[in-house]
Amino acid sequence: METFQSILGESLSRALATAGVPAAGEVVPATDARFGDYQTNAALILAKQRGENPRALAQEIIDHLDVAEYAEQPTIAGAGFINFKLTAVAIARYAARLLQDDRLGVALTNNPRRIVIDFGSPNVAKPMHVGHIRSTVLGDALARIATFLGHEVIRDNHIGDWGTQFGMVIYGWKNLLDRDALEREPIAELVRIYKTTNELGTADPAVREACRQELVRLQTGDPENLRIWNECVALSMKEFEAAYQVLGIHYDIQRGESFYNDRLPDVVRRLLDSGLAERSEGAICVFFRDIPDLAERPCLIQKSDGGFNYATTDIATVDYRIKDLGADTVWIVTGAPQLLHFRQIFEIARREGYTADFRHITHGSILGEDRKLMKTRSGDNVPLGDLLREAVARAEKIVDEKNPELPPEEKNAIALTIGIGAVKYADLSQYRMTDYIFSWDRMLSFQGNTAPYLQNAYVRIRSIFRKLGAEFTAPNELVLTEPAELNLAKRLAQFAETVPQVLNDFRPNLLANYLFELANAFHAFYEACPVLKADEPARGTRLALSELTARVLQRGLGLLGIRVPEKM
RNA sequence: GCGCCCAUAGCUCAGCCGGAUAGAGCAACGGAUUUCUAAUCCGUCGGUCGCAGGUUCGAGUCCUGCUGGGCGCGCCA
Repeated sequence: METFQSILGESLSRALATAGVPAAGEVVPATDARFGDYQTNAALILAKQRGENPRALAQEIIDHLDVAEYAEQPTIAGAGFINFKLTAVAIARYAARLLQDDRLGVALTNNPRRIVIDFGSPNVAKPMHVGHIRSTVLGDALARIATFLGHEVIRDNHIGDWGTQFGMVIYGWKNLLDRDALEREPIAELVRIYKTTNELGTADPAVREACRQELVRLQTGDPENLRIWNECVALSMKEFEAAYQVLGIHYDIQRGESFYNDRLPDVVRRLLDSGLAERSEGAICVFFRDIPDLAERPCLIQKSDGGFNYATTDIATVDYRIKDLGADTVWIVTGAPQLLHFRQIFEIARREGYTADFRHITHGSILGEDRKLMKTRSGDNVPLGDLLREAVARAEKIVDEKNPELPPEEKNAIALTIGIGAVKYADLSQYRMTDYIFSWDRMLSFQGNTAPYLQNAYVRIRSIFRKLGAEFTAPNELVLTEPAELNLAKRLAQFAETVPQVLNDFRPNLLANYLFELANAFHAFYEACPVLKADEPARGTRLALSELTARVLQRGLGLLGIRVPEKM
């Protein structure tokens, strides 16, 4: 389905062509409802280029514009803006078509890509904590949206399952492990032995050396150390899976760092052979002498002791994703601190001749109420499991207050949907680069731009249809008269314009803001326009608008990885 | 020292390619409930868009410099 924006945009292009002026500007949603529904500044741009009077040029464009099927006669305003106001008939016709469209108007991309999305990436032998929320939730939402738009998406969990920390973990395992504790809380025990070993190593060089030896043995394939490592990985994966289960996260593949181990020597050899890498101070580095801000920031791909590091792994990961997985696009969703690293990795890929579209999608941090990185009272990272459990518990308490007569089992399910939805929405409704302050009260409020507010709009609609009793059959024709009806219908039509926009700059918050405005428009409609008590044709029209709103909310929240309850 | 990111209402935040009188929510205040979930809606109050220049018909948005905060910068990942 074409959107009003694209229809008007094409009309504008035709008008410019027939008026004999070059293409310029575009049709965008009006910045203010007072100006109508859509606007273009084409006349302003052309007038500037050609040194002409913008308002006169705008009039000339309008004389060639034919939008009567969709909009009232366009008007000129301000310095030379052309404003479009959709007709009620056109909006009603569009809404009627939306009812027949499973995609709710959202077009498939005409440039489908094969995209590897790397997100989440927790570390083995460490607990998942708040810091993992943003990457996980953001990456998942982008994956859902890209998939819906028709891209081929491969979701990859680049697990941190290799590295120097395993020297300490294995030393701790052999010398400090408490088997009972490992049974009860495996990750906590792994953290304990790691931390204790680290402390011992700080005080005692002999321990440090022993850890180094354990690491070397692991890397050279010692069976005992490999077995311990494998067990750590398995225990951690179990923990990750539990979190993903609660969060509703799915991965297509999980290629941890260790997966690339046997490819690392070739990476270094290849880069040396091609002259991209060179020896420097005992290590092997790639320099970027021709790029001013990277000139003094080489990328180390092999340490002077012969070991490889995460840059080596990430270069091997690029190879794998392009050559083995056949990706033409790679999105890596991690925090902003890794900006320099991925800039280097992408630059190396470019120098090696890769033409794929590499994007490092960064995000800010989650802060506590004190505006510092969110920590527990004792200064540790807040474990993700604890946080998710609290979200559900808080949601359950609210449901209990508002709707005590629901059966307990249903209450639990609703609390899960609301609690997890609130955590995800709090994150996704905000621009990804800004740090945000975590607040239970705000995210679980039913007022404002929150998941519960949106979910409640959906629930109210479901309630209408329960009361309706009979099966709803959409009318062939809608009749929009009330301002609240028109406003809601226009919002519904904008879904198709909003979803693709998210991927321009990886901003799911654009979709979240849209859904908030839709829910707002619905609630206003709900107050102003009785549905079931109305006479035909208003009743059928209002049922249809309600149905569409429910579908857009469900679909839109679904694209953010958030579910909707039937009751709450 | 160099680089990246951020700075918008009392608080939390929108504002993508430069567009019209900078918008929401919360808080505060005032209204609306014989009702399909008031879990909501309507209204009022609230601004030197960090500071100073520049580019132009037009700057929260682009450029330069500064201030403040966060992060990063060869053998951790």
